[in-house]
Amino acid sequence: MFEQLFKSIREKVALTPTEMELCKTFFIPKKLRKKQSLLQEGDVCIYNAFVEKGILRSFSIDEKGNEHIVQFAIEGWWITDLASFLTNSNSIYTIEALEDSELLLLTTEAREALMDQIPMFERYQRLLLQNAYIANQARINSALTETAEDKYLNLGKAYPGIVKRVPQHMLASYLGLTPETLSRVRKQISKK
Amino acid sequence: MFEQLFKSIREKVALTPTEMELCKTFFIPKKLRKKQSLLQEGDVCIYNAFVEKGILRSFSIDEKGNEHIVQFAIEGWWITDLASFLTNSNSIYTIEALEDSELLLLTTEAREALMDQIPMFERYQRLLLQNAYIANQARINSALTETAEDKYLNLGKAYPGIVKRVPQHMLASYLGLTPETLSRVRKQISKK
DNA sequence: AGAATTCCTTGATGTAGATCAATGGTATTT
DNA sequence: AAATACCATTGATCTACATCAAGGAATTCT
Repeated sequence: MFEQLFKSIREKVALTPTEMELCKTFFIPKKLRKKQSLLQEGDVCIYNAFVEKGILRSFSIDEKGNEHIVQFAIEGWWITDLASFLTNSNSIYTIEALEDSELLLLTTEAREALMDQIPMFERYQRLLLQNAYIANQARINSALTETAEDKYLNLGKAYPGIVKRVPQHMLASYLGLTPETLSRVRKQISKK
Repeated sequence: MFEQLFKSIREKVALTPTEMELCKTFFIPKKLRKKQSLLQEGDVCIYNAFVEKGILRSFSIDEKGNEHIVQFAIEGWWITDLASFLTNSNSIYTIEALEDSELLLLTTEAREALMDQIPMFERYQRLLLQNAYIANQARINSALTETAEDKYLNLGKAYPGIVKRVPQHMLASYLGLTPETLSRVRKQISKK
């Protein structure tokens, strides 16, 4: 149940066995079937979710009803709407399982308590945020500078695990393209 | 010299007077004239910079020679290329002053030492990263969902201080638009 | 196994925003 | 105060990608 989580923590910081046991008590295990959601647009996001197994996406919906994927999360990743989670504001995102998934959930209070009681957990969270910040920065630069083809190719290089597991039209949505455009882009690439 | 920095810290965490004195010793003050740069594309970003006074931008340059602004930073903000700073890799960004500016610089070592010696400084850094993460997430969603007009209007709402101080073609660059398009967008808006 | 979704592809056409080019204005520099 | 960058605007044209529409394959449901 906690394999992926402790693997993730161990990669960044060292916890004592006692701390690890304490840590466990703060998480709420939760299973989600495919297409079930952890957060509905309009609700407050009360959980920070760690993915033990499966894959999730968060997305917003524009006026025309089109979905725009803001994030994917596979095993070993965290997902939440941080803005809503931290300020108790209503979220504009929906978070949904793309496969049957197993999560470990942290409420705001549990997260704060964990960081107060285990300083190394706060460091772990900071290191996660640093990585997320870098990834988002790269994505912004990609959106500003790259063509559709480059975006797709670079996505494959950066996240092959996601490209393999997710339907193509969702990759298109993540990249800010229509499914038709991505289909044509792939055709172009295969010609080379 | 440290007014803005301690204001920023005080907004997030409480430091003792001793800690504040200790803190000061880790920073390197640096003045930059307009158009001077803190980081050149291709170099390693060895500083995390806090802006006491002035305004900076970080940008990348594409194959066609066009600049794409990834971040602005005014008084009270931090700026660096975190990926390069943390991994000592060569940066693809340039960081440059848009006005005469006064900075407080932290090397990687100084930053780590500060976080080790003052746990509340690590918390401060985490809280900064949380805010930056939320801001980047919002920007990604904006790039995926909004029209040119909405992007400009929302930029004005979110960062009026920046819109007032920065030449229009740089706002266009930040939004992923050409200067011509932004000019036309503004004309459209003014008609209403 | 058949029905119903879901997904990908291809073609025809439309459009938001880019590109190219020229002009006048406003700071900065000397 | 002239010279020189820098900057915003406008017009004409172009293009990458979107939209609309339809068909076929694959997956999931009953």
